[in-house]
Amino acid sequence: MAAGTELFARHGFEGTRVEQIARKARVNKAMISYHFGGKAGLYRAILLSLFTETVERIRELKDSPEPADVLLRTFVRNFTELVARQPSVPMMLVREAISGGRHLDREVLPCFTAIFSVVREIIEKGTRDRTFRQVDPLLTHLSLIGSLVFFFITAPLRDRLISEAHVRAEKPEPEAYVRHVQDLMTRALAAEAPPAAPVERT
Amino acid sequence: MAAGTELFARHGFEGTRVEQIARKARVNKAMISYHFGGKAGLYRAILLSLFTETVERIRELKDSPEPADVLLRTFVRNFTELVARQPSVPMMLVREAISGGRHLDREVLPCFTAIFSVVREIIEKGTRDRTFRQVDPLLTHLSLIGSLVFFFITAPLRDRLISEAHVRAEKPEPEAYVRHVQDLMTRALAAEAPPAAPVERT
DNA sequence: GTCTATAGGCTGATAGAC
DNA sequence: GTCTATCAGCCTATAGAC
Repeated sequence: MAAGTELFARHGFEGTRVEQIARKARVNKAMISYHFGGKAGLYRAILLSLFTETVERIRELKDSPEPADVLLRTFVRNFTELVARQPSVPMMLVREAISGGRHLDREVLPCFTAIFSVVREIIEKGTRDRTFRQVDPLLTHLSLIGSLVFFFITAPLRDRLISEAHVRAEKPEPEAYVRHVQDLMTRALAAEAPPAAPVERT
Repeated sequence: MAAGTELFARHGFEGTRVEQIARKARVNKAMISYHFGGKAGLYRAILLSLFTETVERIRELKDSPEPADVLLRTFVRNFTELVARQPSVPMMLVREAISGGRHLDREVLPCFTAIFSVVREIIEKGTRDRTFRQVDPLLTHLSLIGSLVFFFITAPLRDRLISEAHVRAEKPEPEAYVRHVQDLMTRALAAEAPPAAPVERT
């Protein structure tokens, strides 16, 4: 599964050969059919395992009593650490998103809404107690996750552009990006004026 | 080429059949080999055409005398309008990025750096004249483009999630997203204090 | 459970007529 | 330039021995 994860993420479902996976995992080609019911079966198993695990970790934030701005910073850090350890997650996520989720069934689909749900609750908590200004939770979710995901899915290309000297820059570290996005979102969502003079909305 | 663009974007290079493209374009399968030198040739031609055209439009901003914050807002609008009209651009861009630019040669690669170059100049202009706070141009570029691109590449999946009622929300309009990201970035990059008390850096 | 050998299907490319 | 017919290669899945 580890071998398949990496190859599927990198080359996509159709771009990956079963024999390639078998070789990398040092198992026999036929074993994949035997244990997972074929290439598609392995792919589904990987998707399910990857996404449910990710969502589990993200969900830990759900019942935290921390204020919204702290929660948001923690979310950025946790999400980043998660995908930094498993870059295949954002890659497969994006591949599935582009193709409209062709390989996503009733088991995996909820994972996507689950992540949105976590972000939405943080945003709504923040707007409720005036820590954040009024923003659309879905649009904010998209721009936040988009920023984070894009950093990791473009890593392979960035490496190539930098090493081939097309762009003169240093490989940015995930740690630096965490702080960047944390600051970005904190400032972007900060309530307009200090909460001293809130606009009452009975 | 239009047919190929759509199919390659949606299903990837390996996931697309030459016959599929031919049928969609209502031409003969053999014609693709004849005119483009095969499937890979068509793919390259599409990539080149798509990205050079996009970069051309983006570059128009390069020599504008507008202040940085206005430029940034204009960039967000122009970029969004561009990809809203051609959703295949971000999809293929992301596909290539994930796979490390396997199909990108010396002709197309500069397009990627060109876009960064435009954003970087806007950011640097802003930090220079204290319109923006001090931020890393590359990280800012990644979070900005990431936000914009993610919105469009996830459109197919979002449509499915919403129509299958997994998530109760309305399909967000590109226009609304433009304003959202404009506000986000404007606030996120705004100089800390009003430029009255700048930190001199002789 | 594991492996080898093979079948069966599909795909991209092209030879050659028009 | 366009089309039809066909080929050669590759890939997944599986039958069957161990």
